[in-house]
Amino acid sequence: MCINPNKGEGGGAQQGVMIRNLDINQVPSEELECWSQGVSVELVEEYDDGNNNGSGGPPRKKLRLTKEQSRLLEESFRHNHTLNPKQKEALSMQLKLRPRQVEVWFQNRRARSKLKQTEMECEYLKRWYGSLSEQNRLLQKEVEELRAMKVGPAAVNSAHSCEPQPASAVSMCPRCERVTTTTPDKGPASWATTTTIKPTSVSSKVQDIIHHSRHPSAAC
DNA sequence: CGGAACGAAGAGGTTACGTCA
DNA sequence: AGTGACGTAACCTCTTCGTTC
Repeated sequence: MCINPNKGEGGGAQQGVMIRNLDINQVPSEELECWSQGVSVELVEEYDDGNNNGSGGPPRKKLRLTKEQSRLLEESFRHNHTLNPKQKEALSMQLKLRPRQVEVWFQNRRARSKLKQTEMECEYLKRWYGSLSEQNRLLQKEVEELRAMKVGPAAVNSAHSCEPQPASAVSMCPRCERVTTTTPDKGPASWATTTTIKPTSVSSKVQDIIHHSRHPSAAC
């Protein structure tokens, strides 16, 4: 009986029990050809490799990649996050795994990578939020102080330079993270050098989020 | 022993591409 | 040549469930 290991195995793990009675860690060479043609074989009897559950029942069905297999897969992943069919076939031969298993491993690995990246971005955004909150708090404080002083036309001190500047003239480039000052009569000034937070390992996606959160109508 | 975490694998959806009428 | 329907492969996301700690 041969079962297509690719799509349509069907029924999830419940129905897959019969299929996964195999220890897919070990692929006898004579079966490789069968698997590569999209078929499997009845191997239940052959896979009592000491990995039993000790209850006298069927052997463990869950594949556990060996350290060497994992190492090679990781190494391959470092070079390329996706495999072309030739690479997949070669790797599966080298690892004595089915191409489908190599494919699934890469899929899961990509998903884990993405998850990790997303978590990093989440952390970054949290810190960003904290930083902005603190800046906001300081600015509110300055506004309160200036209001208390009643100094006439609105002017704020830069949080970084302490030099009074017209309140409406302070802005920040979301891309390069630099503060710019403009005056109504002189037009836009060149980007100043005051830097607050400089993203290092965040994706452009996150930077875009930050960008648009600060400049909803920005087109730069 | 129960539960959380991890990871292999299945299911279903999306997209890109080739083929054919 | 352009186009829509169809099949297929590759990939992604979500989920399940065996295993380990």
